[in-house]
Amino acid sequence: MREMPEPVLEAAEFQRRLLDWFNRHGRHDLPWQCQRTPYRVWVSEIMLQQTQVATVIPYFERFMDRFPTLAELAEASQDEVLHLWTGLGYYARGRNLHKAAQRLMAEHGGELPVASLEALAGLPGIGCSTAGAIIAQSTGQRAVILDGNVKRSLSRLHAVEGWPGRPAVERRLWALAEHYTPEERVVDYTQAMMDLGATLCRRGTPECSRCPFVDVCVAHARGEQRRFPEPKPKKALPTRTTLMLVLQDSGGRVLLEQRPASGLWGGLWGLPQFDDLVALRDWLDVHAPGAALQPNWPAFSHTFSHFKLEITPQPARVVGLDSVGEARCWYDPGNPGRIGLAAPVKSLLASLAPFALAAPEGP
DNA sequence: AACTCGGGGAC
DNA sequence: GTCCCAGAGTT
Repeated sequence: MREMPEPVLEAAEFQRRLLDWFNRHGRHDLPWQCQRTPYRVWVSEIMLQQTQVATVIPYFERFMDRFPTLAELAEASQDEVLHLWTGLGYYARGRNLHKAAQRLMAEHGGELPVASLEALAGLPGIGCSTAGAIIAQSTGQRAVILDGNVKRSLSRLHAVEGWPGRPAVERRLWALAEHYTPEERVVDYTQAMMDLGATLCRRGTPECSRCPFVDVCVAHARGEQRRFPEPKPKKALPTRTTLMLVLQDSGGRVLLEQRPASGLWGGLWGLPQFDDLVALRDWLDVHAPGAALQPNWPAFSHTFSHFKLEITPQPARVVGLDSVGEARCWYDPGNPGRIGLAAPVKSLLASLAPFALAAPEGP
């Protein structure tokens, strides 16, 4: 407990101020705040990992429309789950959600174990903070959360030095979060902490004048709100290059391959990728003999958090190739199927959909 | 403790 | 262009 910075307020006073602010200025009409079942809260919390609310909302609506219950999610194919995840990123979340749903049906009677933090956090895709959020939001039982919003607010309030990704810093923030979390009104308290960080104590331009803690905030007193939390130490992004084969048959359909189950774009469908033209030609010799290469299209780049990928689309034509082998399919860009696609692939296919027989300008 | 895993919003 | 977001899993 000596790890905990000095609290700026007693817990009861902190809660009173926060909840009073939340009553007047909090968000009360997010899609997962109605019919607050453990299942809906769970799905929302998974989608909201490292993803902003405005981005999540349409995905959440489509997901709930297609999978209204845990049982229906468990019975679906992974392809269909990933299809609804296309564009949301971090696809392991979708795979883990699906896997957890099947495990819950088989081993937990089709219910989330919301009475146990440990049982919840033992499910794939659910860590400490998400487990706490699910319990707090769906049962009202006391549970502590520490997401990006809470980290930002608490690190400013107490001027906690160091990048929150460092375990030592994260431990101090957990201790503070633990200290302030109440026994009562946990649903509102939890939502209020996230709303405070998302709407007031924002990363770029915090609105300190409207903050219920402006008078006790250490960072504000020093005029250093912007310095907290400390940014992640950065390093140069490596650049990788790849060729993406856009092999079309006489009907304009495009050959897709399903990617390995784990790793980048795991389980999604994509274009065959190659390091260089030699490897691409070798592959064509084996899998699509007689295919005719066309001039490549302009390269474009796609930036990930840890590297930049420069993609050169390499179009080719083939006729009379019906059997394409395991984990491959012919995809009609004008009539998309319900499968998961990597974002740049989806963009590339969309750009050629209306002009299946013409070379597009690029995505 | 460091690395992997996405896409988009905000600036 | 940069930064980072309702983090978790793997090494």
